Amino acid sequence: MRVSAKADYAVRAAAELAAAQSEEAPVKGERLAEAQDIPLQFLEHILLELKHHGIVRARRGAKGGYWLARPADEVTVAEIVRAVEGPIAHVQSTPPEDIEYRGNSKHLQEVWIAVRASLRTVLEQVTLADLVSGELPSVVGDLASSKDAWVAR
Amino acid sequence: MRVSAKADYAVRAAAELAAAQSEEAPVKGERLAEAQDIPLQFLEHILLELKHHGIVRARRGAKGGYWLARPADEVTVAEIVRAVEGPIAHVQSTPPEDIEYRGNSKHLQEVWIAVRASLRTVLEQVTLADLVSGELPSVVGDLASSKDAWVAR
DNA sequence: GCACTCCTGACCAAGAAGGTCAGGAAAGTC
DNA sequence: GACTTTCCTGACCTTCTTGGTCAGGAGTGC
Repeated sequence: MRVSAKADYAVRAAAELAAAQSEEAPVKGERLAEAQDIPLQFLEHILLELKHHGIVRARRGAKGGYWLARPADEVTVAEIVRAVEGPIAHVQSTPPEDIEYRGNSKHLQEVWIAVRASLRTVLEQVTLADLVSGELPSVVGDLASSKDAWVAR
Repeated sequence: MRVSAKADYAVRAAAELAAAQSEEAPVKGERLAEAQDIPLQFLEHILLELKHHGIVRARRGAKGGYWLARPADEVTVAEIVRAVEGPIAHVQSTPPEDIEYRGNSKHLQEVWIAVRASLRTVLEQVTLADLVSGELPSVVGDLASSKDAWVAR
């Protein structure tokens, strides 16, 4: 139940790309790496994965760089996380709807399904445009603005 | 963002203990392992961790076994997951409230906080008693009963 | 032709995941 | 007191993941 460095890096780099979208020119990997303090070579691998998933595009050579394949308000955080981490909320590497529980844990499946659903309501709501502007969807903003949400447990 | 075998096993074993709570006698590890089809020796390690976290108790020898340290309706799934997996929704192994984001990813922190909060609303609501009876709290039941929640993505 | 930048695969160290094995230490029974 | 039962503990093991680095190849623009 943790978020990997890779996913964190990927979203941060994508946020930079979203903010640069108005510039109408590709952004170099190096600039992304510096802006977000991410190891360059590792970041390039991540950007490649995002490219393979059709989230970013790239051009090589002088004046080359990366840019978002779609407008920033059409790319969700969920997409990016899935691109680099794979499916969200799998249990023992299999999707919760495929697991068969027996005996007294029969209803555990519904719990894991609910877990996945709740993750989706957050991750699929927030777009890169929301992230950059800071105007998060109300569902997400409400969750994050509760005092209780900020305390460790 | 996945659930480990260990966490899944731990909750399932705890559910069996919850169901056996009325019996007023300890349950052998072997019986738990068989009921939920979990490798016995691995399960014993897990039960030991649960014991160290004060969730179960145990007695050795003939007539020995495991039982819940508290009533089943006072033990949440969140507690069990934390006992075996550690803190929920950490990013790069640090709690989201401690991370400093810069540039265009400044608001990513709120997103991860919201992710954690949404996980908590599910995992901290469901008790072992709910799990065994199948009567999940309405918030959780609603999430799990949506058709959409059951499709892969 | 040359500089620039992405693209790709190989590699690597450390740690986690998912177990197994062997023995020790209580608790109950005869 | 011996014996069985069951938990307790640490050591070990294999495979995969995480979080990178390195070296070179391949487009692109001037």
